[in-house]
Amino acid sequence: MMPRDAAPVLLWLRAELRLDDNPALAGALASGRQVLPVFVLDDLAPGHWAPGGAARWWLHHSLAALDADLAARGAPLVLRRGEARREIPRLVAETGALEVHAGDPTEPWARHQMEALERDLAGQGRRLVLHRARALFDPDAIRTGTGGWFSVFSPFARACHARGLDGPPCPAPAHIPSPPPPPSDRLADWSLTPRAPDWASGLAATWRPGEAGARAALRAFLDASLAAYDRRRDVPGIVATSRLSPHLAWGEISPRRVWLAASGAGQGRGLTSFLNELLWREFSQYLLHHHPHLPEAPLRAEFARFPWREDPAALRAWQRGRTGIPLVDAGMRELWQTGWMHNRVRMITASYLVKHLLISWREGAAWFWDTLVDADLGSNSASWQWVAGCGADAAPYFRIFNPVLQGQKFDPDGAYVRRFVPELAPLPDRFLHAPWEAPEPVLAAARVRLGGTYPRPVVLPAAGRERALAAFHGLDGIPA
DNA sequence: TGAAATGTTGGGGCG
DNA sequence: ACGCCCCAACATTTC
Repeated sequence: MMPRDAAPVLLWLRAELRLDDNPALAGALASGRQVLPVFVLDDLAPGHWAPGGAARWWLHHSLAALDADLAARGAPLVLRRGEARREIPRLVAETGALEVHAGDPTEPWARHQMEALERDLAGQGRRLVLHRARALFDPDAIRTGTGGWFSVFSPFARACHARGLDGPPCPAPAHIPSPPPPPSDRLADWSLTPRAPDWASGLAATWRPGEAGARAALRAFLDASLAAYDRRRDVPGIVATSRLSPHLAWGEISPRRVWLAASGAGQGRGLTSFLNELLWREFSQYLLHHHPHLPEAPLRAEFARFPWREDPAALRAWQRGRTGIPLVDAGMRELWQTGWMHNRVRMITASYLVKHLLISWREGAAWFWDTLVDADLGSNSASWQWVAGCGADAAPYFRIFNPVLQGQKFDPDGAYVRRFVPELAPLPDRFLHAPWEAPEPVLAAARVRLGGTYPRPVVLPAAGRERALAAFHGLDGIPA
């Protein structure tokens, strides 16, 4: 064991894979000791939400980028795999570290893990120091006038604006003094990227994981899209959203940095609208913080007895983009191919699963969890509950998206559907979003055979709407 | 961050 | 010239 005055501190990086504006890193450096950055892949124990397939692909590349960024500042990145509650104390013992600095956990399972670890470390005379690194605001500090928790977005957002950001960002250090590292796993041995089959080529063509990629995405968004964000963000066929969600989910960029950069670059409706989206992300984290069962149980208790349908064939058709509804299929295929889906289309595909197919939002959440590169437990859970109508500030049961009308409204030239459902591309705009309404000669001219080259609708929009209204009727407003 | 049904109004075709 | 009807356009209500 090394002498106490030379002992280092651990920087335990979890979902804040960045050096810029990282309060955990700043806290570790402020100790005045050498800093050893570590990452623990804790995906072996059952019982928590381990990263899904797409997220693991992202994690691999983000860790590779982080390793290079740390090396440029003279620091290693130590990789370990196993239960964090065992691996962190083990690393503490190996290095003689006095303190462990980490970002504060938002997931309920991670909070329990942290509390146990804090006790364990305290038993060894070591300190666990948590820093808020993922949220803009302390969730315990945003309260209603009567001291309660917000359950409606608008007043929550007002309270956030009123509070304001707390302090300037902390820039990345030029140098990170670090001790000789203990043994590390090799990233390649974790097999986070797919081999056979390699389904990740579409992801690699779409994304640049890592802190530099996050900064580039932010810059590109501010330059090209912020000014007209409020008008263009709902059009899935163009690149008009920030596409920062996976970078934010892994903490490759801090929400504070995004907030400040946008505020400095924009104004008016475009800016207001974008900051609101950041606050929706904040609201989701806030809800998860105050409602730990959000991923499993409906916030509105009466929904616990809703008779969701079991329909494996329909679920699979939805997952694979074979529902026969062009806009729904385009969205689900974008997700499958790129690990991401445009936000408006997320609402439409989710609404189709929950309302038209009457399949539980938890099935949808599980699929998104496995296929999204930006999978985040708070956002995923809160958003699915919102669509299903059982969440906070939720869409009422009778608010049912018509995927044909949504297509005509937000994808009028069919650019989005044609990109992801190419077998329908030759159809004229008029029938692109509802091919079952096209006359036979029009289908023939476009070489579309319904039930052949493209499926007939699993459930037609009008019929699904009627069925959903009947199913949800009486549940609304009636306490369990 | 909805859609559909229903109600209202006003212009224009037409007997 | 007038009343009637149709219907588009918009507003309101309902689910």
